[in-house]
Amino acid sequence: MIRNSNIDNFLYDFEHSCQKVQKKTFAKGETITSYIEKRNQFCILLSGNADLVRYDLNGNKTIVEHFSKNNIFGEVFYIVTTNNELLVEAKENCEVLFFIYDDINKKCQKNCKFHQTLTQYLPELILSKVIDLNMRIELLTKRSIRDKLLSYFSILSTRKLSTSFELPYSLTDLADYLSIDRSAMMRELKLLKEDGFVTKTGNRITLNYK
Amino acid sequence: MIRNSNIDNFLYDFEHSCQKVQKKTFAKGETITSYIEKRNQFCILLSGNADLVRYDLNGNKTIVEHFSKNNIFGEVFYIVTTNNELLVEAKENCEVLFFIYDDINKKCQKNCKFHQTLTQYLPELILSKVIDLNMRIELLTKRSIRDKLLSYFSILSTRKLSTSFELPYSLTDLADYLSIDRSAMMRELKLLKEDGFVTKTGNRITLNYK
DNA sequence: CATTTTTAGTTGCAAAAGCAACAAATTTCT
DNA sequence: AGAAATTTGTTGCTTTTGCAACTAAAAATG
Repeated sequence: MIRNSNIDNFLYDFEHSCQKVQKKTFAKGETITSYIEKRNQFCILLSGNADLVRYDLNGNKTIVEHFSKNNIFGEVFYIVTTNNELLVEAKENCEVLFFIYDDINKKCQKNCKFHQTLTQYLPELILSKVIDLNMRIELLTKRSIRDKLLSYFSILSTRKLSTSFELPYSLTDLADYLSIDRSAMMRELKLLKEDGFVTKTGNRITLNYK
Repeated sequence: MIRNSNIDNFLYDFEHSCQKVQKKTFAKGETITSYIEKRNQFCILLSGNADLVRYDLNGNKTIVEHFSKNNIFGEVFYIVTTNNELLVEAKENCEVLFFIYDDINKKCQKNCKFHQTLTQYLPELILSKVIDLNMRIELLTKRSIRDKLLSYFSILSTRKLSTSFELPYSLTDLADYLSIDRSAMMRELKLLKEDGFVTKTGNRITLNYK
C-alpha cells in the first residue's frame, strides 16, 4: 500500500527529457493558470503553494482548493461552467509542471523516465487528491460553524497525532476554506475558547476534550 | 481522451475468473458496507444506486455522496475519523464488486482479463470521481440556499444540454445533498418560482433565464 | 525602520436559515 | 384497493450567520 507514503521529490529531479511537459516558475501573487474548458490541462505543483480561487459575479472570493507540494490540479478535474472564473494563484513562489492529460497514457516517443515515473505514481497522487476532497466535503456538510471548526481541528489533530497543532492557514483563509463569514467564525472561535473546548496561542490550537 | 466516454458494461460481464474480487447483491435499504479504517476497501457499483450517509451523534443524517452505475467508492478514499459512522446504503437493488485496493496493482496470479480491464479503466473511473467531488464542493461552497439551488440546476442543465430536466433526487434528498434544511429549501424554491427564475412541474425543472 | 498592507479581533444590526409542527399529496406495500 | 409510509408544501418563531464598520496588532515592503 502506497497510501501516505512519502513520494517526495520523485518528479522534481526529472531530466527534462520529455517534450510534452513544460516546467514553469511563478512569483508570489501570480496567476498560474485559469481553468478553460476542454483544454485538458493537468498540473503538478513541485514547490510552493497555491490556491484555486473562484470570483463570482459579486466579486466575492472563495478558496475552492488549496495546493501544496506534489498536489495535482488543472481543468481536467473540473466541469467548467461559464458562471464564474476559476484561477490558480501562487501564494508563494511556485514551480509547476504542465501537460495535457491525454498525453499521459500515450507513450512518449522516447519512452522517457519521466513518463514512466509519472504513470507509476499517478494513481497514488489522484487517490490522495480524492481523500483531500472527501475531507473537505466532510467539513462543508457540517451544519454549523462550530461543527465545521471542531471537525477541522479534529482532522488536524489526527494528522499530527497530537491534540496541539499549528493552523496551516491564516484565520482569514480558514474562513474562506470553510466557506463561512470570517467575523462569524471569530465569534464562534471565541465561544469555543470560552466554553473550554479549545485553547489558542498564536496560531497554535490545543484541543481540550474530556 | 477518455473523459465522458461511455464505459458502460465493461466490468459487468467479467468472467469471475479473479479470486481477489467478490461480487455481491443487495436489496433496497440494505447496508452495502461501512467504512472501517485501514481496510483499504475499494468497491464498484455495477447496477442500482446507493448513498454514502453519515449519522452524527445527534442522529442527523447527511448524504455525503451519491453513487450510480460504475461509480467507485470505499474506505480507501477516506480518512475515517472516529466521530461518526459512514455507511453505504442501497437505494434500490444493487450489484457491487469488492476488493482490496492494494491488490489492484499487484498482478493477479492468472493475470486475468478482469484485472487488465480494471487497471485500464481505473484512471478514468477515478478522474470522473474527482470531477464529481469538485462539482459537489462547488455547490457546498456557495453561500446561500438560492445560490446552491441555482448552481445545481445550472449543472444539471449543462449536463442535459437543455434548460429543462428531471431532478435525480427527491427534494428531501436534495436538501441533504446540498446540506441545507429542507423547509428552508422549499421556501427558497418557492421564491425562485415566484421571481420567475424557474418553473417546476412534478420533478421537472425549467430554467427561465433572460 | 517607517509606512503601507494584511490579518486579527470586536460588535450592533439585519437577513437568512434552521427548527418544529402541521396538513396534503404521493408513493409503496400488502 | 386500502392502509401505511414517505414526500411535498407551508408557516410562525428562534437562532445562527452574514454584513458593515471599526480598532488593534502583525507582517510585508521599499
